[in-house]
Amino acid sequence: MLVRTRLAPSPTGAMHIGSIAMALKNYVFAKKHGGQFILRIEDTDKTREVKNGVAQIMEALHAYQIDWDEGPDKGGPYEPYLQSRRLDLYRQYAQILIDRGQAYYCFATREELAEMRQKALAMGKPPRYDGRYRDYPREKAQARIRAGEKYVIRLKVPSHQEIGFTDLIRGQIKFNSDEISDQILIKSDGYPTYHLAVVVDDHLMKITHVMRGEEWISSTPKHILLYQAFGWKLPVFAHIPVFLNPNGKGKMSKRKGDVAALSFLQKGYLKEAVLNFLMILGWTPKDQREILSLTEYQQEFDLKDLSHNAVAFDIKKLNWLNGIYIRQLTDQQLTERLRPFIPEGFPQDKLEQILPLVKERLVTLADFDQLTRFFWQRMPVESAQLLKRATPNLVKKQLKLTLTGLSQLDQWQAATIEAIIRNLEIEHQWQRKQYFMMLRIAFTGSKATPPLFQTIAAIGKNESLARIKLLLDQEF
RNA sequence: GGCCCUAUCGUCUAGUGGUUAGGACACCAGGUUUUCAUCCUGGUAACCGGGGUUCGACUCCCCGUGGGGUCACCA
Repeated sequence: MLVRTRLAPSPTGAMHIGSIAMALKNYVFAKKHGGQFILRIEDTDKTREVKNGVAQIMEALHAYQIDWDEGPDKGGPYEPYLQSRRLDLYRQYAQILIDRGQAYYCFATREELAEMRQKALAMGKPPRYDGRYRDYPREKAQARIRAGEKYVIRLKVPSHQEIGFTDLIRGQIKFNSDEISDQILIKSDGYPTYHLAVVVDDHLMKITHVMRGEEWISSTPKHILLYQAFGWKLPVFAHIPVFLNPNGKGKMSKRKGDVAALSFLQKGYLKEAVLNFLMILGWTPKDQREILSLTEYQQEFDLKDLSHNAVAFDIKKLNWLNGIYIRQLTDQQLTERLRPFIPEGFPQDKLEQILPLVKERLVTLADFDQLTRFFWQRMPVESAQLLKRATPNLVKKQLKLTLTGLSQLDQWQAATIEAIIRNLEIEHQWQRKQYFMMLRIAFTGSKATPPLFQTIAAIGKNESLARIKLLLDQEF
Protein backbone atom coordinates (compact mmCIF):
# COMPACT_ATOMS: atom_id res chain seq x y z
CA MET A 1 0.00 0.00 0.00
CA LEU A 2 1.22 3.44 -0.90
CA VAL A 3 1.54 5.44 2.29
CA ARG A 4 0.32 9.01 2.22
CA THR A 5 0.39 11.25 5.27
CA ARG A 6 -0.37 14.89 5.70
CA LEU A 7 -0.01 17.90 7.91
CA ALA A 8 -3.12 20.02 8.00
CA PRO A 9 -2.44 23.24 9.86
CA SER A 10 -4.64 26.28 9.87
CA PRO A 11 -3.11 29.68 9.17
CA THR A 12 -4.20 31.25 12.41
CA GLY A 13 -0.88 32.40 13.78
CA ALA A 14 2.71 31.43 14.35
CA MET A 15 3.43 27.76 13.77
CA HIS A 16 3.54 25.90 17.07
CA ILE A 17 6.59 23.80 17.91
CA GLY A 18 4.19 20.90 18.40
CA SER A 19 3.16 21.21 14.78
CA ILE A 20 6.77 20.73 13.77
CA ALA A 21 6.90 17.58 15.86
CA MET A 22 3.74 16.40 14.17
CA ALA A 23 5.08 17.28 10.74
CA LEU A 24 8.29 15.46 11.53
CA LYS A 25 6.50 12.25 12.41
CA ASN A 26 4.20 12.40 9.42
CA TYR A 27 7.05 13.20 7.09
CA VAL A 28 9.36 10.53 8.40
CA PHE A 29 6.65 7.91 8.45
CA ALA A 30 5.75 8.56 4.83
CA LYS A 31 9.38 8.56 3.72
CA LYS A 32 10.18 5.42 5.66
CA HIS A 33 7.52 3.62 3.71
CA GLY A 34 8.39 5.21 0.41
CA GLY A 35 5.23 7.29 0.42
CA GLN A 36 4.26 10.92 0.20
CA PHE A 37 3.83 13.68 2.69
CA ILE A 38 1.23 16.29 1.87
CA LEU A 39 0.77 19.80 3.17
CA ARG A 40 -2.82 20.94 3.20
CA ILE A 41 -3.96 24.25 4.60
CA GLU A 42 -7.14 24.22 6.62
CA ASP A 43 -8.26 27.79 6.16
CA THR A 44 -11.94 27.41 6.81
CA ASP A 45 -12.18 29.93 9.58
CA LYS A 46 -12.01 33.36 8.02
CA THR A 47 -12.38 35.09 11.35
CA ARG A 48 -9.23 33.66 12.88
CA GLU A 49 -7.07 33.72 9.80
CA VAL A 50 -3.83 35.65 9.93
CA LYS A 51 -2.41 37.66 7.02
CA ASN A 52 0.73 35.71 6.10
CA GLY A 53 -0.53 32.57 7.73
CA VAL A 54 0.24 30.18 4.92
CA ALA A 55 3.64 31.69 4.28
CA GLN A 56 4.46 31.43 7.96
CA ILE A 57 3.59 27.76 7.99
CA MET A 58 5.79 27.00 5.03
CA GLU A 59 8.61 29.10 6.37
CA ALA A 60 8.58 27.30 9.69
CA LEU A 61 8.55 23.88 8.07
CA HIS A 62 11.39 24.78 5.76
CA ALA A 63 13.34 26.25 8.65
CA TYR A 64 13.27 22.79 10.18
CA GLN A 65 14.14 21.12 6.93
CA ILE A 66 10.79 19.51 6.41
CA ASP A 67 9.55 19.44 2.86
CA TRP A 68 6.37 18.13 1.29
CA ASP A 69 5.54 16.34 -1.92
CA GLU A 70 2.26 18.08 -2.57
CA GLY A 71 1.02 21.34 -1.21
CA PRO A 72 -0.46 24.74 -1.94
CA ASP A 73 2.79 26.06 -3.39
CA LYS A 74 3.74 23.06 -5.50
CA GLY A 75 0.37 21.63 -6.41
CA GLY A 76 -0.19 17.96 -7.00
CA PRO A 77 -2.68 15.45 -8.34
CA TYR A 78 -5.35 16.39 -5.84
CA GLU A 79 -5.06 20.14 -5.87
CA PRO A 80 -5.97 22.63 -4.69
CA TYR A 81 -4.42 22.11 -1.26
CA LEU A 82 -6.08 25.15 0.23
CA GLN A 83 -9.44 24.32 1.69
CA SER A 84 -10.84 27.74 0.97
CA ARG A 85 -10.43 26.86 -2.71
CA ARG A 86 -12.43 23.67 -2.36
CA LEU A 87 -15.68 25.10 -1.04
CA ASP A 88 -17.84 23.71 -3.83
CA LEU A 89 -16.56 20.28 -3.09
CA TYR A 90 -17.64 20.37 0.52
CA ARG A 91 -21.07 21.70 -0.37
CA GLN A 92 -21.43 18.95 -2.90
CA TYR A 93 -20.67 16.28 -0.37
CA ALA A 94 -22.87 17.89 2.25
CA GLN A 95 -25.66 17.80 -0.30
CA ILE A 96 -25.18 14.09 -0.75
CA LEU A 97 -25.73 13.63 2.95
CA ILE A 98 -28.81 15.84 2.85
CA ASP A 99 -30.22 13.85 -0.01
CA ARG A 100 -29.65 10.63 1.84
CA GLY A 101 -31.27 11.98 4.97
CA GLN A 102 -28.02 11.74 6.90
CA ALA A 103 -27.75 15.47 7.36
CA TYR A 104 -30.26 18.27 7.73
CA TYR A 105 -30.70 22.01 7.63
CA CYS A 106 -30.80 23.80 10.94
CA PHE A 107 -32.02 27.33 11.58
CA ALA A 108 -31.28 27.61 15.26
CA THR A 109 -29.87 31.06 15.95
CA ARG A 110 -26.84 31.73 18.08
CA GLU A 111 -29.18 33.07 20.72
CA GLU A 112 -31.15 29.85 20.75
CA LEU A 113 -27.94 27.89 21.01
CA ALA A 114 -26.72 29.99 23.90
CA GLU A 115 -30.02 29.49 25.65
CA MET A 116 -29.80 25.75 25.13
CA ARG A 117 -26.35 25.76 26.60
CA GLN A 118 -27.43 27.70 29.64
CA LYS A 119 -30.37 25.44 30.28
CA ALA A 120 -28.28 22.32 30.04
CA LEU A 121 -25.63 23.77 32.31
CA ALA A 122 -28.27 24.76 34.84
CA MET A 123 -29.46 21.16 34.90
CA GLY A 124 -25.90 20.01 35.38
CA LYS A 125 -25.73 18.40 31.98
CA PRO A 126 -23.12 18.77 29.28
CA PRO A 127 -24.15 21.60 26.95
CA ARG A 128 -25.16 20.45 23.54
CA TYR A 129 -27.50 21.04 20.65
CA ASP A 130 -30.89 19.51 21.29
CA GLY A 131 -31.60 18.40 17.75
CA ARG A 132 -34.64 20.59 17.32
CA TYR A 133 -34.38 20.71 13.50
CA ARG A 134 -33.54 17.06 13.10
CA ASP A 135 -36.90 16.14 11.69
CA TYR A 136 -37.86 19.48 10.26
CA PRO A 137 -39.57 18.92 6.90
CA ARG A 138 -37.17 19.33 4.00
CA GLU A 139 -39.66 21.36 1.94
CA LYS A 140 -40.16 23.88 4.70
CA ALA A 141 -36.44 24.17 5.18
CA GLN A 142 -35.82 24.74 1.50
CA ALA A 143 -38.50 27.39 1.43
CA ARG A 144 -36.83 29.25 4.27
CA ILE A 145 -33.51 29.01 2.51
CA ARG A 146 -35.02 30.37 -0.68
CA ALA A 147 -36.39 33.21 1.38
CA GLY A 148 -32.82 34.04 2.23
CA GLU A 149 -32.71 32.73 5.79
CA LYS A 150 -29.35 31.75 7.23
CA TYR A 151 -28.82 28.09 7.98
CA VAL A 152 -26.25 25.48 8.81
CA ILE A 153 -26.08 21.85 7.81
CA ARG A 154 -25.82 19.33 10.60
CA LEU A 155 -24.94 15.67 10.65
CA LYS A 156 -27.73 13.44 11.83
CA VAL A 157 -25.86 11.42 14.41
CA PRO A 158 -27.54 8.04 14.98
CA SER A 159 -28.48 7.17 18.52
CA HIS A 160 -27.43 4.20 20.64
CA GLN A 161 -24.66 3.27 18.33
CA GLU A 162 -21.22 2.17 19.28
CA ILE A 163 -18.48 3.80 17.27
CA GLY A 164 -15.10 2.20 17.52
CA PHE A 165 -11.81 2.41 15.77
CA THR A 166 -8.32 1.08 16.12
CA ASP A 167 -5.70 3.59 17.00
CA LEU A 168 -2.30 2.49 15.81
CA ILE A 169 -0.62 3.37 19.06
CA ARG A 170 -3.45 2.92 21.56
CA GLY A 171 -5.47 0.03 20.20
CA GLN A 172 -9.26 -0.13 20.33
CA ILE A 173 -11.09 3.04 21.30
CA LYS A 174 -14.87 3.07 21.63
CA PHE A 175 -17.48 5.77 21.90
CA ASN A 176 -21.22 5.81 22.16
CA SER A 177 -22.94 7.94 19.55
CA ASP A 178 -25.30 9.29 22.20
CA GLU A 179 -22.42 11.34 23.51
CA ILE A 180 -22.03 13.12 20.24
CA SER A 181 -24.29 15.96 19.26
CA ASP A 182 -25.32 16.68 15.71
CA GLN A 183 -22.18 18.28 14.36
CA ILE A 184 -22.29 21.25 12.08
CA LEU A 185 -20.91 20.33 8.68
CA ILE A 186 -21.46 23.56 6.79
CA LYS A 187 -21.44 26.86 8.65
CA SER A 188 -23.87 29.65 7.92
CA ASP A 189 -21.16 31.45 5.94
CA GLY A 190 -21.01 28.50 3.59
CA TYR A 191 -17.65 27.28 4.80
CA PRO A 192 -17.29 23.72 5.97
CA THR A 193 -16.29 22.91 9.51
CA TYR A 194 -13.09 21.07 10.18
CA HIS A 195 -14.94 17.80 10.61
CA LEU A 196 -16.43 17.76 7.14
CA ALA A 197 -13.40 19.20 5.43
CA VAL A 198 -10.83 16.79 6.86
CA VAL A 199 -12.85 13.75 6.06
CA VAL A 200 -13.62 14.83 2.52
CA ASP A 201 -10.07 15.89 1.83
CA ASP A 202 -8.35 12.98 3.51
CA HIS A 203 -10.46 10.69 1.41
CA LEU A 204 -10.08 12.59 -1.83
CA MET A 205 -6.35 13.03 -1.32
CA LYS A 206 -5.98 9.34 -0.55
CA ILE A 207 -4.47 9.84 2.88
CA THR A 208 -3.74 6.43 4.33
CA HIS A 209 -2.52 7.38 7.78
CA VAL A 210 -3.98 10.16 9.84
CA MET A 211 -1.41 11.05 12.45
CA ARG A 212 -2.46 13.95 14.62
CA GLY A 213 -2.43 15.16 18.19
CA GLU A 214 -4.33 13.23 20.82
CA GLU A 215 -6.61 16.20 21.32
CA TRP A 216 -8.37 14.87 18.25
CA ILE A 217 -9.31 11.52 19.74
CA SER A 218 -12.71 12.67 20.83
CA SER A 219 -13.45 14.10 17.39
CA THR A 220 -12.58 10.89 15.65
CA PRO A 221 -15.99 9.24 16.11
CA LYS A 222 -17.54 12.20 14.31
CA HIS A 223 -15.19 11.59 11.45
CA ILE A 224 -15.90 7.88 11.45
CA LEU A 225 -19.59 8.61 11.20
CA LEU A 226 -18.86 10.71 8.14
CA TYR A 227 -16.71 8.03 6.54
CA GLN A 228 -19.50 5.56 7.15
CA ALA A 229 -22.16 7.88 5.81
CA PHE A 230 -20.20 8.30 2.59
CA GLY A 231 -19.30 4.65 2.48
CA TRP A 232 -15.59 5.40 2.43
CA LYS A 233 -12.74 3.31 3.70
CA LEU A 234 -11.27 4.45 6.99
CA PRO A 235 -7.66 5.60 7.11
CA VAL A 236 -5.39 4.34 9.86
CA PHE A 237 -5.56 6.62 12.86
CA ALA A 238 -2.66 7.34 15.18
CA HIS A 239 -3.07 9.87 17.93
CA ILE A 240 0.14 11.33 19.17
CA PRO A 241 0.67 12.52 22.74
CA VAL A 242 0.54 16.26 23.28
CA PHE A 243 3.31 18.35 24.78
CA LEU A 244 2.95 19.56 28.32
CA ASN A 245 4.54 22.65 29.78
CA PRO A 246 8.10 22.11 31.06
CA ASN A 247 6.75 21.71 34.57
CA GLY A 248 4.53 18.91 33.34
CA LYS A 249 1.35 20.84 34.10
CA GLY A 250 -1.15 21.45 31.36
CA LYS A 251 -0.90 21.44 27.60
CA MET A 252 2.00 23.48 26.35
CA SER A 253 0.66 26.90 25.60
CA LYS A 254 1.63 30.41 24.70
CA ARG A 255 0.74 31.60 28.15
CA LYS A 256 3.53 29.52 29.62
CA GLY A 257 6.27 30.71 27.33
CA ASP A 258 7.18 30.93 23.74
CA VAL A 259 5.92 27.99 21.73
CA ALA A 260 6.40 29.38 18.23
CA ALA A 261 8.52 27.06 16.14
CA LEU A 262 10.62 29.86 14.71
CA SER A 263 11.28 31.45 18.05
CA PHE A 264 13.43 28.52 19.11
CA LEU A 265 15.68 29.27 16.18
CA GLN A 266 15.66 32.94 17.03
CA LYS A 267 16.66 32.12 20.56
CA GLY A 268 19.76 30.36 19.27
CA TYR A 269 18.75 26.73 19.19
CA LEU A 270 20.10 24.75 16.27
CA LYS A 271 17.45 23.21 14.09
CA GLU A 272 19.16 19.83 14.31
CA ALA A 273 19.07 20.00 18.08
CA VAL A 274 15.42 20.93 18.19
CA LEU A 275 14.59 18.22 15.70
CA ASN A 276 16.59 15.68 17.68
CA PHE A 277 14.81 16.79 20.81
CA LEU A 278 11.41 16.37 19.18
CA MET A 279 12.43 12.90 18.04
CA ILE A 280 13.26 11.63 21.49
CA LEU A 281 10.35 13.27 23.26
CA GLY A 282 8.14 10.29 23.84
CA TRP A 283 10.22 7.88 21.86
CA THR A 284 13.60 6.15 21.96
CA PRO A 285 15.33 3.98 19.44
CA LYS A 286 15.86 0.34 20.36
CA ASP A 287 19.40 0.94 21.60
CA GLN A 288 18.26 3.91 23.64
CA ARG A 289 20.76 6.36 22.22
CA GLU A 290 19.57 9.93 22.27
CA ILE A 291 21.63 11.58 19.59
CA LEU A 292 20.40 10.71 16.16
CA SER A 293 20.15 12.19 12.72
CA LEU A 294 17.05 12.63 10.62
CA THR A 295 18.14 9.71 8.48
CA GLU A 296 18.57 7.43 11.45
CA TYR A 297 15.27 8.56 12.85
CA GLN A 298 13.58 7.85 9.58
CA GLN A 299 14.96 4.32 9.57
CA GLU A 300 14.22 3.52 13.16
CA PHE A 301 11.06 5.40 14.00
CA ASP A 302 7.99 3.29 14.54
CA LEU A 303 4.62 4.58 15.65
CA LYS A 304 4.14 1.54 17.83
CA ASP A 305 7.03 2.57 20.04
CA LEU A 306 5.63 5.98 20.74
CA SER A 307 4.73 6.84 24.30
CA HIS A 308 1.02 6.83 25.11
CA ASN A 309 1.48 9.62 27.54
CA ALA A 310 1.46 13.38 27.30
CA VAL A 311 5.08 14.49 27.71
CA ALA A 312 6.67 17.46 29.42
CA PHE A 313 8.67 19.71 27.12
CA ASP A 314 11.91 19.61 29.07
CA ILE A 315 13.92 22.65 28.02
CA LYS A 316 16.94 21.49 30.01
CA LYS A 317 17.29 18.48 27.82
CA LEU A 318 17.01 20.66 24.75
CA ASN A 319 19.78 22.83 26.18
CA TRP A 320 21.97 19.79 26.63
CA LEU A 321 21.33 18.64 23.09
CA ASN A 322 21.97 22.08 21.71
CA GLY A 323 25.36 22.21 23.42
CA ILE A 324 26.25 18.88 21.94
CA TYR A 325 25.26 19.96 18.46
CA ILE A 326 27.15 23.22 18.77
CA ARG A 327 30.33 21.41 19.79
CA GLN A 328 29.92 19.03 16.90
CA LEU A 329 30.19 21.89 14.43
CA THR A 330 33.54 22.87 13.00
CA ASP A 331 34.61 26.41 13.78
CA GLN A 332 33.79 27.40 10.27
CA GLN A 333 30.31 25.93 10.45
CA LEU A 334 29.75 27.51 13.81
CA THR A 335 30.78 30.87 12.43
CA GLU A 336 28.12 30.61 9.76
CA ARG A 337 25.43 29.69 12.25
CA LEU A 338 26.53 32.46 14.54
CA ARG A 339 26.22 35.26 11.99
CA PRO A 340 22.77 36.48 13.07
CA PHE A 341 23.86 36.46 16.69
CA ILE A 342 27.07 38.42 16.40
CA PRO A 343 26.41 41.90 17.74
CA GLU A 344 27.10 45.03 15.80
CA GLY A 345 30.57 46.36 16.48
CA PHE A 346 32.07 42.97 17.14
CA PRO A 347 35.63 42.87 15.77
CA GLN A 348 35.26 40.38 12.95
CA ASP A 349 39.02 39.97 12.59
CA LYS A 350 39.14 38.47 16.06
CA LEU A 351 36.34 36.01 15.56
CA GLU A 352 38.61 33.20 14.51
CA GLN A 353 40.67 33.63 17.65
CA ILE A 354 37.76 34.04 20.04
CA LEU A 355 35.40 31.40 18.74
CA PRO A 356 37.32 28.36 20.01
CA LEU A 357 37.45 30.01 23.42
CA VAL A 358 33.68 30.17 23.80
CA LYS A 359 32.56 27.21 21.77
CA GLU A 360 32.24 24.82 24.68
CA ARG A 361 30.55 27.49 26.76
CA LEU A 362 27.64 28.13 24.41
CA VAL A 363 24.32 26.67 25.38
CA THR A 364 22.53 28.59 22.66
CA LEU A 365 23.96 30.71 19.88
CA ALA A 366 22.43 33.73 21.56
CA ASP A 367 24.87 33.26 24.44
CA PHE A 368 27.70 34.37 22.18
CA ASP A 369 27.17 38.05 22.77
CA GLN A 370 27.26 37.91 26.53
CA LEU A 371 30.17 35.47 26.47
CA THR A 372 32.36 37.59 24.23
CA ARG A 373 31.48 41.12 25.14
CA PHE A 374 34.61 41.80 27.22
CA PHE A 375 36.90 40.85 24.39
CA TRP A 376 36.11 44.10 22.65
CA GLN A 377 34.37 46.26 25.18
CA ARG A 378 35.50 47.50 28.58
CA MET A 379 33.27 46.13 31.27
CA PRO A 380 32.83 47.71 34.67
CA VAL A 381 35.24 46.32 37.25
CA GLU A 382 34.05 46.10 40.83
CA SER A 383 36.89 46.94 43.16
CA ALA A 384 35.43 44.68 45.80
CA GLN A 385 35.91 41.79 43.41
CA LEU A 386 39.38 42.95 42.58
CA LEU A 387 40.39 43.12 46.24
CA LYS A 388 39.18 39.67 47.20
CA ARG A 389 41.77 37.96 49.41
CA ALA A 390 44.22 40.80 48.97
CA THR A 391 45.01 44.30 50.19
CA PRO A 392 44.77 47.33 47.91
CA ASN A 393 48.52 47.70 48.05
CA LEU A 394 49.15 44.16 46.99
CA VAL A 395 46.70 44.43 44.09
CA LYS A 396 48.26 47.69 43.01
CA LYS A 397 51.69 46.16 43.08
CA GLN A 398 50.52 43.13 41.14
CA LEU A 399 48.87 45.28 38.51
CA LYS A 400 51.86 47.53 38.19
CA LEU A 401 54.36 44.72 37.81
CA THR A 402 52.08 42.88 35.41
CA LEU A 403 51.77 46.01 33.35
CA THR A 404 55.50 46.48 33.24
CA GLY A 405 56.11 42.86 32.39
CA LEU A 406 53.55 42.70 29.65
CA SER A 407 54.63 46.02 28.17
CA GLN A 408 57.98 44.54 27.24
CA LEU A 409 56.37 41.81 25.20
CA ASP A 410 56.99 41.86 21.46
CA GLN A 411 55.13 38.67 20.76
CA TRP A 412 51.61 39.11 22.15
CA GLN A 413 50.66 35.48 22.46
CA ALA A 414 49.08 33.33 25.11
CA ALA A 415 52.37 31.50 25.70
CA THR A 416 54.49 34.60 26.11
CA ILE A 417 51.89 36.28 28.29
CA GLU A 418 51.71 33.18 30.41
CA ALA A 419 55.48 33.12 30.87
CA ILE A 420 55.55 36.68 32.16
CA ILE A 421 52.66 36.21 34.54
CA ARG A 422 53.83 32.89 35.89
CA ASN A 423 57.28 34.30 36.49
CA LEU A 424 55.84 37.16 38.50
CA GLU A 425 53.73 34.77 40.48
CA ILE A 426 56.73 32.63 41.41
CA GLU A 427 59.12 35.48 41.92
CA HIS A 428 56.84 37.23 44.42
CA GLN A 429 55.29 34.08 45.82
CA TRP A 430 51.82 35.38 45.19
CA GLN A 431 48.79 33.21 45.81
CA ARG A 432 48.03 31.90 42.40
CA LYS A 433 44.28 31.76 42.85
CA GLN A 434 44.16 35.29 44.11
CA TYR A 435 46.55 36.70 41.53
CA PHE A 436 45.00 34.99 38.55
CA MET A 437 41.45 35.75 39.57
CA MET A 438 42.37 39.35 40.22
CA LEU A 439 43.85 39.60 36.73
CA ARG A 440 40.83 37.92 35.22
CA ILE A 441 38.55 40.49 36.77
CA ALA A 442 40.89 43.33 35.94
CA PHE A 443 40.97 42.41 32.27
CA THR A 444 37.40 41.30 31.79
CA GLY A 445 35.27 42.46 34.69
CA SER A 446 34.05 38.89 34.97
CA LYS A 447 34.75 35.95 37.25
CA ALA A 448 33.95 33.43 34.58
CA THR A 449 35.88 33.61 31.36
CA PRO A 450 37.85 31.41 28.99
CA PRO A 451 41.44 30.58 30.04
CA LEU A 452 43.19 33.72 31.22
CA PHE A 453 46.22 33.92 28.96
CA GLN A 454 44.30 33.20 25.80
CA THR A 455 41.76 35.76 26.85
CA ILE A 456 44.40 38.43 27.38
CA ALA A 457 45.95 37.48 24.07
CA ALA A 458 42.65 37.91 22.29
CA ILE A 459 41.92 41.25 23.89
CA GLY A 460 45.13 42.55 22.29
CA LYS A 461 48.19 44.30 23.62
CA ASN A 462 47.16 47.92 23.47
CA GLU A 463 43.73 47.34 24.88
CA SER A 464 44.96 45.01 27.62
CA LEU A 465 47.59 47.44 28.81
CA ALA A 466 45.10 50.29 28.62
CA ARG A 467 42.68 48.46 30.87
CA ILE A 468 45.37 47.94 33.52
CA LYS A 469 46.47 51.55 33.34
CA LEU A 470 42.93 52.66 33.75
CA LEU A 471 42.59 50.63 36.92
CA LEU A 472 45.87 51.93 38.30
CA ASP A 473 44.63 55.45 37.82
CA GLN A 474 41.58 54.72 39.91
CA GLU A 475 41.18 54.83 43.64
CA PHE A 476 40.42 51.50 45.17
C1' G B 1 -19.02 17.31 35.67
C1' G B 2 -19.89 13.48 31.23
C1' C B 3 -16.89 10.96 27.80
C1' C B 4 -12.04 9.46 26.09
C1' C B 5 -6.71 8.67 26.76
C1' U B 6 -3.08 7.58 30.32
C1' A B 7 0.22 5.92 34.83
C1' U B 8 8.44 3.17 36.16
C1' C B 9 13.37 8.17 39.41
C1' G B 10 11.93 15.65 39.43
C1' U B 11 11.86 15.02 33.61
C1' C B 12 12.23 11.73 28.96
C1' U B 13 12.32 6.61 28.95
C1' A B 14 14.12 0.74 28.80
C1' G B 15 11.50 -3.20 30.70
C1' U B 16 6.44 -7.40 28.03
C1' G B 17 5.60 -13.07 34.88
C1' G B 18 11.21 -14.66 38.07
C1' U B 19 16.18 -8.22 36.87
C1' U B 20 20.88 -5.94 42.30
C1' A B 21 14.42 -2.35 38.01
C1' G B 22 18.80 -0.17 33.25
C1' G B 23 19.95 4.52 30.46
C1' A B 24 19.69 9.91 29.47
C1' C B 25 18.68 15.06 31.23
C1' A B 26 18.57 17.63 35.73
C1' C B 27 20.64 17.54 40.64
C1' C B 28 24.76 16.37 44.24
C1' A B 29 29.96 14.89 45.12
C1' G B 30 34.91 13.98 43.39
C1' G B 31 38.77 14.34 39.45
C1' U B 32 41.20 17.35 35.46
C1' U B 33 41.96 22.88 35.87
C1' U B 34 44.11 29.82 36.99
C1' U B 35 37.82 30.90 37.07
C1' C B 36 33.66 29.24 34.22
C1' A B 37 32.60 25.61 30.82
C1' U B 38 33.90 21.07 28.44
C1' C B 39 35.48 16.24 29.72
C1' C B 40 35.96 11.86 33.19
C1' U B 41 34.30 9.12 37.68
C1' G B 42 30.81 8.25 41.36
C1' G B 43 26.12 9.21 43.99
C1' U B 44 20.92 10.46 45.51
C1' A B 45 16.35 9.22 43.14
C1' A B 46 10.98 5.40 40.56
C1' C B 47 7.43 0.73 39.63
C1' C B 48 0.35 5.71 42.44
C1' G B 49 -3.09 2.79 46.02
C1' G B 50 -6.26 -1.48 46.94
C1' G B 51 -8.10 -5.96 45.45
C1' G B 52 -7.64 -10.19 42.46
C1' U B 53 -5.12 -14.09 38.68
C1' U B 54 -0.54 -16.88 39.56
C1' C B 55 4.18 -20.97 42.75
C1' G B 56 5.65 -15.88 41.64
C1' A B 57 3.71 -9.69 39.77
C1' C B 58 6.55 -3.32 37.73
C1' U B 59 4.64 -6.54 34.01
C1' C B 60 -2.12 -9.60 33.25
C1' C B 61 -7.51 -8.25 35.11
C1' C B 62 -10.85 -5.10 38.13
C1' C B 63 -11.79 -0.85 41.22
C1' G B 64 -10.04 3.58 43.08
C1' U B 65 -6.67 7.80 42.73
C1' G B 66 -3.56 11.09 39.98
C1' G B 67 -2.34 13.37 35.27
C1' G B 68 -3.88 14.75 30.29
C1' G B 69 -7.46 15.63 26.45
C1' U B 70 -12.32 16.94 24.88
C1' C B 71 -17.27 18.55 25.18
C1' A B 72 -18.05 25.77 19.57
C1' C B 73 -21.21 28.12 13.26
C1' C B 74 -12.09 27.01 16.26
C1' A B 75 -9.13 23.96 14.21
